[in-house]
Amino acid sequence: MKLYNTLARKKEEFIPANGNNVSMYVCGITAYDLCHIGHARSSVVFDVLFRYLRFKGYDVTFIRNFTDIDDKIIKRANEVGKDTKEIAEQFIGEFYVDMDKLAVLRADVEPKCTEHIAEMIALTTRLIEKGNAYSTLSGDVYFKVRSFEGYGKLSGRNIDELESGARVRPGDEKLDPLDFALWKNAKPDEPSWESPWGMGRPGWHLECSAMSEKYAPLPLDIHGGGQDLAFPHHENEIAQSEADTGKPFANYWVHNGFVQINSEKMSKSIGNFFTIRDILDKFLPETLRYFLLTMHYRSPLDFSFDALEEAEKGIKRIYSALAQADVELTKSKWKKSPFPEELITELAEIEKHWNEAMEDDMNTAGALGHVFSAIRLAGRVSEDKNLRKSEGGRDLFTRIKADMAAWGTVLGIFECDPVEFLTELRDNRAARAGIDPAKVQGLLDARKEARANKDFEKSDAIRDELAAMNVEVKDTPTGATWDVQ
RNA sequence: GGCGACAUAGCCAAGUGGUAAGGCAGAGGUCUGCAAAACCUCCAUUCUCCGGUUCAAAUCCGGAUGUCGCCUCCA
Repeated sequence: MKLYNTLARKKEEFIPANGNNVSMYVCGITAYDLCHIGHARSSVVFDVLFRYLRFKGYDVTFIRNFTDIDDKIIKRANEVGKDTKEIAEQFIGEFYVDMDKLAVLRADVEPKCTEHIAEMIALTTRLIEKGNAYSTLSGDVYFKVRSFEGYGKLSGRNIDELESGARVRPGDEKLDPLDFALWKNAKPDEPSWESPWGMGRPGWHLECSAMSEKYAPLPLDIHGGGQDLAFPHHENEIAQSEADTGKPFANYWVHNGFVQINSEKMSKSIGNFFTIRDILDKFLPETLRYFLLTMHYRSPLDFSFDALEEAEKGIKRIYSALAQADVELTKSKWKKSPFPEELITELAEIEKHWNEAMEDDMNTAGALGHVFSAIRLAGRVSEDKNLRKSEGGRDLFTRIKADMAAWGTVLGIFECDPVEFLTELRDNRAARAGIDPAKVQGLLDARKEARANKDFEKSDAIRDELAAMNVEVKDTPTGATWDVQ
């Protein structure tokens, strides 16, 4: 497949360094608060990449870390009077609650920063020995940015330009304003660990280098994260790891685009952010996941509840088609009537296009477009009285269902029973619209009786009453069903 | 100020050299007691604008305009 490599600034053919084995490291969350939609996007994007690589037959080692010690966690812990470990554990738990709902798979290795202090100290020691880092009198250790030749290659930054913009804080003991902390000496009331430089704690960038080296042979095949991590976080990781090992750190750098609100970056400092919980109070998790996949992973994605409702219509239509295919397939007798070859060809084309879209830098938006082509094809066959009863029709429905199952496994959607999903979706929408399902059912029963008596005037009056409640009635051969308008 | 991304129909959105996927909304039709769903048909001679390269450009190059991001914690 092709992947856009931030390092090369273009799409490149993805070739793993070790044959069938693929290593993938993605920067996970800092556990100090509930996850927002941006976390959802990043998690879902790399989950699909993980799933797709496995689908293609690679033996993937997926590493996603948790940052469980950091300024923000300390701040939060102080605010609520807990220790940092409690805070981190609490929000790692909340992360799993959200991610399980969104069908984000667990990574193979989910290392925590505080469980790798020894590795980080060892790495820092090596960097000092190699002349890439230095300790200060107060017990900080800094990475000497100018000692690493490739600094800036990932984010396209020039070291001298960075220098001119770098801020110098009072009291800094850095030899150069660009230098960044590997180890911070302990301040009072902060968690700290023993080190050759005294009590202290690791700098943020260090954990990813130390844990990557521990859990995968370098170079990593894929290193991912949100776009904003490219600089300085990933740039610093490269400096640390490459200075240490002399090997390239990662071959393919994959960065997902941001979630925006009204075309503006969603961020805590602006205050325009939604947590995953905010969304799941109103919408099904699969609606959110589907929505996130309707845009290419590198594009900015503008979030709104209106856009989510539109996505909901899309996923509803797909599940409706799956339900219809199930209905068709309940038949026990199939006719040996002729079946047009071009419909088979059309499905084969759709399968090919789906594949091409995913191969081309994981284009889930394009792939979903082809999903609709497949369900429209199924719809056309089920509409034709002869075709839907033929063995050819049966085979086509069966094949489309198999395709949808395979695609669904990769995308992490369409995996529910269609009828159950549609019922769940309807109840979800009803709850959002403030509709009482019991009341609807009562009116539906009354309408059924009126219809049995051929009292269509009353029947239609009830339909109007339901319509006024934003409920639409559908008459089917097996009775009336309802949905939210 | 430095670096970078993006600009496609009413809206959302694929598409990196070969003549504009898909979804939503809208119009007409089939079906239906009436509806709904589903299906069929229609809905961008054109991709922000101006130049250039090419037999051929939404796609490549230059410029303009606009929007956004990174350069500080951030997915």
